[in-house]
Formats: sequence, C-alpha cells, structure tokens
Amino acid sequence: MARKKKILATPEPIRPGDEDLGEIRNIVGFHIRLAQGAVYRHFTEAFTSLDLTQKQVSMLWLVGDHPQIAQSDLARRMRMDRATTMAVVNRLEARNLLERQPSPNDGRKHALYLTDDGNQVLSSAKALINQHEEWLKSRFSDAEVSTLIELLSRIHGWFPTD
Amino acid sequence: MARKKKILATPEPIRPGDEDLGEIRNIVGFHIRLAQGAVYRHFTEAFTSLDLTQKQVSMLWLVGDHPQIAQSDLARRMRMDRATTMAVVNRLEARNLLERQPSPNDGRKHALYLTDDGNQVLSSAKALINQHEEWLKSRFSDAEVSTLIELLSRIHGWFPTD
DNA sequence: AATATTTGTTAGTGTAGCGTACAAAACCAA
DNA sequence: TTGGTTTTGTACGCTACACTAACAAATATT
Repeated sequence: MARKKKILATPEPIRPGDEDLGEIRNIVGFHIRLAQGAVYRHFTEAFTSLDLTQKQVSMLWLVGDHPQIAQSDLARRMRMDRATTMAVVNRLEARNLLERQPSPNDGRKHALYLTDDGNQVLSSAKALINQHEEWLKSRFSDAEVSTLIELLSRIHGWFPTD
Repeated sequence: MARKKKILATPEPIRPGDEDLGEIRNIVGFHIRLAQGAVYRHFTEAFTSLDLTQKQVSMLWLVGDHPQIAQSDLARRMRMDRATTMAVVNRLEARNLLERQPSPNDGRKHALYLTDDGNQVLSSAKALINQHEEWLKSRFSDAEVSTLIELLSRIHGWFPTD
C-alpha cells in the first residue's frame, strides 16, 4: 500500500566528458523535461514521509480551496483527462483523505471534499511544499521567479493573476 | 506493440470560473508540471506517425550524436537510472532502431549504436522536433527563449554551452 | 419528446520511475 | 596477487499515470 522508498534515486553525478549534450541542448522541450525530472525527484524525496505525489498534493490543495468541486472541474483545472483524475481520486479516497458525495444541483456530478485527515495532511503538505519551493527558488532572484512563471504560463495557457 | 492513438487527448478547454487556481498558482513546481504536460501532449500528437516518446527520441538523438555510448553514460546524460534506461533501450532495440554490441575497452559495457532504420527514423524525428519546437517557441522572442533555457538549466543542473 | 452532451465509471494498454537483487568485469588496496 | 569494492548490465516487481474505448445515468438542447 505505502510506496517502498528508502533512498532517493538521485541520478548519478555528472562526470567530466558527460557534459556534451550535442545539438539537443538547444531544444526547449528537452530542458523542460529535465527540469521537471529534477523537481519531481526533489518533491518525491521531500514527500517521502507523507507518501504523496505532485498530482496528489495538487489535487488535495485544489479540493481544499474549492470544496464541493466536481471531478470534471478538477480535471480541467489540473489539465488531466477524466479517467486519470478518477484514478488519483480513488487513491486519495482509499486513504481517507478525500470523499465523494452526491451533488445537490446536478445528479451527474459528485462533490469532492476533504476529510479531517485530508485537511490535516494538506496542512503538513503545504509546509513541505514551502520548503520544497524554497529549494527550487533559492537559485533565482524574485524577478527571475516571476519571469519563469510568466514564461511557463505562456506554455500551459494559464496566466498568473497577480 | 504500436501505441493506439487516434485522437489527441487535449485537456478540455478552460471554462469561465475555472481560472482560479487559488494559492497554488504561486508554486513554481506546479507551473513546470503543467508546462511539461502541455509540451508532452503536443509532442505526442506530433509524433503519432513515428510512434516515439520524448525519451525515446532523446535517446536516439544522443546515441546518434555519440555512437558506441554505454547505457550507463546515456543514463547519466538523460538523468535516468539504469533500470529505466534498460526499459527504453529494450523498446528501441525491439523495434530495430538501436543495437547493443560488446564494448572493446570494457567488458562490462555494451556499446550502443543506431541501426540504419534508427538513423532514418532519427532524421524524420529531427524534422518533427523542429516543427514541435517552432510551436513551442512561437510564443517567445529569441531573448525569452534564451532566458527560459537558462533558468531551466539552473534547475536541472546543466548549462547551455552556447 | 427525441437527440445530444456531460459526468462518472470501468477496463485495458503503454510508458515510466524506482527498489532490490544478482553476476560479471574492472578497479583498488594491502 | 589476492581480496574487497565499484561499476555495469540485467531481471523482477510494484506504483503512478496518460490515454482509448465503451457504457449508463443525468442533464441540456432542439
């Protein structure tokens, strides 16, 4: 049930001679993928104790911010399809962090809300996220962080509102 | 064997009222993940005909640029562990795009090289990558592209050499 | 009322990351 | 040179997740 994870799977350190990536170093998508990988690994390490993935935390967070949200709404905001959203919700529900109840307005929808456990876990998760983000942001100035978010937003299509 | 993929799984369009992401919009990692997702989806669509993933193309590209490279070397450059690298190499080898041969210098290593098919597929892949990158870069000025690559490099730890 | 869309759901496929364990080759230290 | 350590490739198993396809119930549309 719980993920087996004892040691962080840090990629092996770069060695002299390994640095040359050839032409591929000019491919933006390649850099995004490597950066996401690095963030993913650090995130996973940071969340070993809570045993949560990036998607799971994002989902808890969004449900916490928007109680009674429907799965389809969650899926749109997280840019996932319904089937994948189902799987993540199922996992969180199985761990009693989140529950489904029928929506009063629309019989097709299920309203999602956090359980007491879910709220507690979300609080801990937010604390860990702050540490994780500090690790991530420590290499940038505030202006660079804003720039990075702005540039990334142009790719994924959502624009920061402040 | 071949992936079944007929229709791009574009996430459903954002609706009025969906835009509010709450506090999570300030999390850099969240934006990186969404951006990677958007790039991944466009990449997958672009590579439907060749039936290749981002990792598979990156691997073909690196092997093409560095013939006789060992798996462990590939893994380091792509920042993957050996087990995952094995899986990707196995898939490419099963499709006759890439082959292993014993390394003359080091009996432990296997030298990787592209087959004729692999070279041909890589050429097509590079053409598609150019189109894909155009799609990605079209929203940025040249200076912004450089900035983005530079900022992402600080995360994944590799610095562009030009 | 008939038709179309939305939503949740299940089932199945493919890709990927990681832990663990093992064997062979290479390297290093005494 | 022997004996311990490291590197490399490999196999097995588990988890996460993106996607397709298909279905039923509820709702919207015409």
